[in-house]
Amino acid sequence: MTASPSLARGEQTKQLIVDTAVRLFREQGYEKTTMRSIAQAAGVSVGNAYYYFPSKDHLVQEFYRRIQEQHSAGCAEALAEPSDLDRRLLVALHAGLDAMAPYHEFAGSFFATAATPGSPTSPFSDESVDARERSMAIFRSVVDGSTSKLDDELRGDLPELLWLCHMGLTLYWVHDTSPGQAKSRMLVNRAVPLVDRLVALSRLRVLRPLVREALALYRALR
Amino acid sequence: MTASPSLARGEQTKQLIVDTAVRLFREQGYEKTTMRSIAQAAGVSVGNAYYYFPSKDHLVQEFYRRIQEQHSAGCAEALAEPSDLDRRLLVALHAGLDAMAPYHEFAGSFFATAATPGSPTSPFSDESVDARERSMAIFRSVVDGSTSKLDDELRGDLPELLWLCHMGLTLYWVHDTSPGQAKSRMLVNRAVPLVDRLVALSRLRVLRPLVREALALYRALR
DNA sequence: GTCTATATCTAGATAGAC
DNA sequence: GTCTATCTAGATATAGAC
Repeated sequence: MTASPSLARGEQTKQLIVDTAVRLFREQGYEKTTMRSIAQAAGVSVGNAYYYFPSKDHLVQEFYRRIQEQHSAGCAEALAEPSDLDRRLLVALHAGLDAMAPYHEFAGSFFATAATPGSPTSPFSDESVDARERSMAIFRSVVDGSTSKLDDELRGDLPELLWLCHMGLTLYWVHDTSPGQAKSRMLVNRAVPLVDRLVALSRLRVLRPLVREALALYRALR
Repeated sequence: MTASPSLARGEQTKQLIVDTAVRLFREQGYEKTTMRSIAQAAGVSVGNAYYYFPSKDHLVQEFYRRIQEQHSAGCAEALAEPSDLDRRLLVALHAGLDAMAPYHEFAGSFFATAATPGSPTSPFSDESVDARERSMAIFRSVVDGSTSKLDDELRGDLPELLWLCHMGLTLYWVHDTSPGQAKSRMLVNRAVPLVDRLVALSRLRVLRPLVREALALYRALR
């Protein structure tokens, strides 16, 4: 039990490998970044890289974690003060796009493995439970700090539903080839008011049973 | 220009490779079925297989095409006669699940490449334009043969929107680990009435502007 | 426990000979 | 059109140094 101020040697190496991998992913994309090149650029052996990371996929997870951190940091300030639901959602979703933007060119190849059900990089996998929790926390904050009137039944599930919207947006963004992903931005700008109005309308008598059934179904399926 | 009754020799080889590949995909899944094993089982060389199919992905596309045919055939009869929209949609979506059911075990790995934006197996790629058209035709038939009252503006886009629902269902199904994919069936059974009611309600005065804006947004984004 | 080096395997993909 | 040989890259195994 040494109270050393710096990280343990193993942890340092691990960090070095991750940093190198993330840098190369960013510079060259997923496929072009081989385990050999990561090891070489980090000045370690291939075996050592595999000693710390069971597969290339596991390195990608670290990549996601950092984007996730960017996302949280990018909207923390704007979400600190209470505001309208639509304002907050707009901020959270745009911050998400901002965090991913530098990687759009390569996002496709990352996404492929992430979308695979069994993959450790899937946002629904056990391995990504931490990243998922942190990501959902953003949308919990979106709802909790909202000054808008909300249906009590909806309120409990809303953070998770908005997180799913964020996942859906990501899915669209990955396939969005418009310059600067302008279409994704437009989707956010125009869909958020729609969601806001829908949430407001959900309290109407005609829509109430429909909303209740939809929520019940959602709970049964997740 | 020979008017030979049988296929040209090249076409025969191509068929042989496809048939073998599809059979092995079905028996062993995507990853376990290597180009080598396909070639060996078909009695040709690896190089020959690559002569006809530029990549393994292109062989997968043929696999999809056959599932798609199953889907169309599986609901053609039930859709021949006019009926209610919800009845038709239910039939079409369950037929889709039926067609995919035998492959659920392996669906994940297929799905990974299909979800990749650049991939030729993506349902949105140029290469799959044929399969996509055939698949959408099912939902066009769902709408066209419907006896339910439909908003005129919605009617034009509805087939495409329902096809997107089918894609969404597929996405859920791939990740559905419940026994016999019971949850996906439940999703269909309970979501279809919801969709039906939503379509009916879309003609209400309070919802009209919302529906119009949603449709306009959809058209701007596709 | 941390790390290297090397050899080897597997599988997608390609080149060039025939 | 077809084959064999070869390349690349992810992944594993092993043996050993510290």
